[in-house]
Amino acid sequence: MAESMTGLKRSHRCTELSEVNIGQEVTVMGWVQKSRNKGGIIFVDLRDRSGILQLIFEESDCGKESFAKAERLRSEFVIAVIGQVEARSGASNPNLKTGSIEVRAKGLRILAESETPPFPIEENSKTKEELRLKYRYLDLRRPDIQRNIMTRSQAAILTRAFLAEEGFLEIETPTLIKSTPEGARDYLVPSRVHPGSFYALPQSPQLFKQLLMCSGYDRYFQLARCYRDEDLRADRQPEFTQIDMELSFVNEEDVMDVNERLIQKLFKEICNVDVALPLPRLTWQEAMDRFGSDKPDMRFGMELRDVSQVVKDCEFAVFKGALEQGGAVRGLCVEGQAGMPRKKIDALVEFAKGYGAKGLAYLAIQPDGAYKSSFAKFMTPQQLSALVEAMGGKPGDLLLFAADKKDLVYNVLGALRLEVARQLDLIPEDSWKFLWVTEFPLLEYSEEEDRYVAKHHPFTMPMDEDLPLLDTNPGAVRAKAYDIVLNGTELGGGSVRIHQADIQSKMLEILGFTPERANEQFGFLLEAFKYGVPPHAGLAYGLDRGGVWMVGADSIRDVIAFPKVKDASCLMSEAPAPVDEKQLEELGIAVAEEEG
RNA sequence: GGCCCGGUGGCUCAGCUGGUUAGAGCGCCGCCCUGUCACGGCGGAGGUCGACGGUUCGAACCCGUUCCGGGUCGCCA
Repeated sequence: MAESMTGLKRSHRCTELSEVNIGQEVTVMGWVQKSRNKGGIIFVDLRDRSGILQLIFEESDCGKESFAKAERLRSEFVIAVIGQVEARSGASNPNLKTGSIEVRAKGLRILAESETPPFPIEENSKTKEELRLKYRYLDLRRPDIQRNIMTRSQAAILTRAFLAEEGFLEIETPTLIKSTPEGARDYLVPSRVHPGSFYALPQSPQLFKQLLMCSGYDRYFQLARCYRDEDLRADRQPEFTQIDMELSFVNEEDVMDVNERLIQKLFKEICNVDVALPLPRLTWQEAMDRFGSDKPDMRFGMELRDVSQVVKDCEFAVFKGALEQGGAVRGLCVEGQAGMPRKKIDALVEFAKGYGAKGLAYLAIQPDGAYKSSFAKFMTPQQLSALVEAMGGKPGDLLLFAADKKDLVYNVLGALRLEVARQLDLIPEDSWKFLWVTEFPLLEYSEEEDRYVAKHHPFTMPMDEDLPLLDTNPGAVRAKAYDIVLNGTELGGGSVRIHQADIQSKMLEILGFTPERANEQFGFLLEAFKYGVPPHAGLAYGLDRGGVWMVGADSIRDVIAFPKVKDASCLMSEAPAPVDEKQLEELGIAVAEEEG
């Protein structure tokens, strides 16, 4: 039978008590982690979000009634105890923060009973994700998840304090907005008042924050929930939180400056990691050339080398063919792995194929200097040694090569570099390699749509020196865009925005917008820009992704209180779910019969 | 949409090449125990092996389909 807490007031959380409090009468409340009944004496581990406190029940202290109640306590019962803090007369427990004290109960109330939970509420759960998510409210009681959620809260609070100090205003933007077909799929929300019309949930507050700049709120930020209807990953949820900001009268240097100081503060205060400023920078081109990735993991070396020039005259059809079609040949030098078994190499080839490679060429430099290679017979000894030299290969090393279209080669070797490093355990655990990647391409050619699409978004400013190329070679134009990267994860990204009407029109034209369509989709923004738009720039972080690094989690689900599973459903609430006919009718929506 | 991994008492797992009645640890229930903290002792309950179909004298195990979860490619301006 549940009792009320009338007349009781919690005086401390469990681990707020220490030897300082010995002798005091306190009132503690929480969940029963564990009860150890020794017969005439009962020990109870009481848990709350702060940790564990041992309670001790003896009939001579707490009376017959409370002792009888204490005998009934089971895991996850919610109790309130009035008692006295005392030093332990038995052995202390060094594993507990409160291990040298205990509370001798004078009175006990059972505030709520509990069924036996479906899985143990304990740290380092081995329970299947599926079950944890179905009972997420229980999973959230586990100490490690509670720490994650509390750390995330700390990050949010610190961010607000820092940005407020820097003169930013926190302003909310709508989450029922107009759909824009560019970019990720939108989640749509039907309008009852306008049958056949839909709102979209924002993929980001992009247009609204730019309008706030037009309106003169020269530094804005928001912890903004964003929505993308795309397939999930270990680091991707359909709804996620951005630390979103925009600044007026600034250039990219200003944005990077305030943000690297924010990063420095967060990682110092939360993880006690010292981030040296300024953060290193790589241009996008250099990042791709050296690491095959626009979010390079710089905790280890094994950089890519371009050997296109070295092999251009060889007779190896794979290399030759790739180069003749304007592609590239690049390689990785895996130190000390010349003896890698054929089976393992084959597995790497399969891995590369997963990224679209047709294969991998390899060359092992035996300890005696001899070559063992899949393609040696197509090359002269001079060509081979030139290749080995270009790769920086030493006896004992394994060289891996990909030859294909340039983008594909980057992609394959970028992924392969990470995979090999993981397999060989080359990635140091306690390393924090932040960097900015700058000078992204403005545009990207979409084969599927047969046109240029914006790599960042259509409002990104081209680099000044590349402006003339907009007419002649749009694909070569670089943008005033920057991403912030940590250990191979894109934490955030942003850009200087276009605030000149002529450049914006040109951009929209290149992206294939007719003036009518541009007007239909972003008319309000273009219109606003006619009335005095300040130069502005911004950036947005994935708070969830940053949180993963701060708490050392494996998955983004471990830093989100109520995450969704791979098919974007919620195992606990069972969203999404069908709705009744009446709701559909009101919205003017007919649902197609399922096929089959 | 493709590929890979997994699903066996409440939890975590074992279960060989298909062969009697499917096991273990933890948890749970009962009794005992006044210094435990991975408490201990004694006793006990609990499983349509994700589902459906097939092969077989015989299926947790083999085959097919399907459901659920995870990872990943595509996708994510």
